Amino acid sequence: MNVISFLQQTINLGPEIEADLTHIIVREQFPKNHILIRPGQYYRRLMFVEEGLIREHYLSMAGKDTTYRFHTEGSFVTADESFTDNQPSQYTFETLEDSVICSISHADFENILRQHPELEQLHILVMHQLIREMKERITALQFQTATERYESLLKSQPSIFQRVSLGHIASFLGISQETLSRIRSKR
Amino acid sequence: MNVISFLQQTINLGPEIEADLTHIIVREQFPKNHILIRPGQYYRRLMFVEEGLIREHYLSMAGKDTTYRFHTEGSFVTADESFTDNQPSQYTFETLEDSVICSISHADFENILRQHPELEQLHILVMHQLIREMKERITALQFQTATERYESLLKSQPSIFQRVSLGHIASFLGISQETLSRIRSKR
DNA sequence: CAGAGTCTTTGACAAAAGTCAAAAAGCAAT
DNA sequence: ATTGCTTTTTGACTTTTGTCAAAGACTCTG
Repeated sequence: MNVISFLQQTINLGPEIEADLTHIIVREQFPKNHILIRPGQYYRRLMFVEEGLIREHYLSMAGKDTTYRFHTEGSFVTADESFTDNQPSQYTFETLEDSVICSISHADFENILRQHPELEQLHILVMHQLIREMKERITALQFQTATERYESLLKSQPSIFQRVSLGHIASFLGISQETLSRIRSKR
Repeated sequence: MNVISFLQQTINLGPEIEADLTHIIVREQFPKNHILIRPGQYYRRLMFVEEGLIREHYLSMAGKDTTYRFHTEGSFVTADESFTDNQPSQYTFETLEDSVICSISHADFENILRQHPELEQLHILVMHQLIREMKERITALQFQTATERYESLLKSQPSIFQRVSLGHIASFLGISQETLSRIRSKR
């Protein structure tokens, strides 16, 4: 699924917008296990995962690697600190599979929104979607047990378990790898 | 701090915007422990806490009451499901202190954004701020211990402890009241 | 200020999750 | 198939957190 058809699903882009977008979008291939963005790096591009899977993770001072989240095909991805605040990214972004990523620069993003204000709707829609997901995630982490969170994930994104190692999934769920392994063995 | 001066801090509202806003803003007083929004209710207004404190919380199926978050003076607040998706709210909003709340309807909000597109900037800024906070919160819940989360809160919002009961703070931190009490006694 | 009600702390115990270390399983490349 | 590497599981033990119950402290009201 490419970005433009993805956007078409939501609002009908006129042919000029489509042409303008095609102009500024850069499409790149990356191999599995490629680091896209490292902590400390400035990366002011809005990405869209056309194929593959990105893991966004965080290194604690103790050196522990914690998955903040996975981004699969059809997701928009930014290094928020960089893209919105022009600060260095705190997180690492790496591909876990061969991936195709489309992206546009922050400047082009601002320009196209200025030229086609209808797109603002879409922008806001994406942010609302994000906020909704984050809110669910917060409440899950706040008052569900590890087992409940595991089962939610199994229901909402079963394919993740075929695609990602359990260590990464465990840290995403906020538990240790061993605990996840034990939860899984009990069924 | 009233809404308009609050907004002035960020961008310079022209006098017409200011007049238009003044027109549509409703200012209300609520006593302590007043329920503003109950689960199941449709509430399509954007609120701004001018004075006081709102607690947003969730009732699990087990009947457990978990604080999703606190909204203090100078915060924008909505029942997201209602305001953005026109669905019934899942959360309860209640004042924990006598509060003054300004609000505008969803329709007025849309209209004023259409009439004064400069405001869109501000709208987006508020969402970015929110997303940043939520991301921090998620990582904290994912890989910090209860004690670390307690200490962050103590650092970032020390006044909360003077204003809110420990039971509510405990559920906000994702721990039981007793655990919070024990963390506190060890220092 | 007495008494009801709420909030907070404490104790004893149970359950959940983390840690460390080692074994087992899986995978890829020779 | 064998070797080396990574991932996953298992076991033994520790730490953290939760639960239940009761006691103490605090607050508000009549």
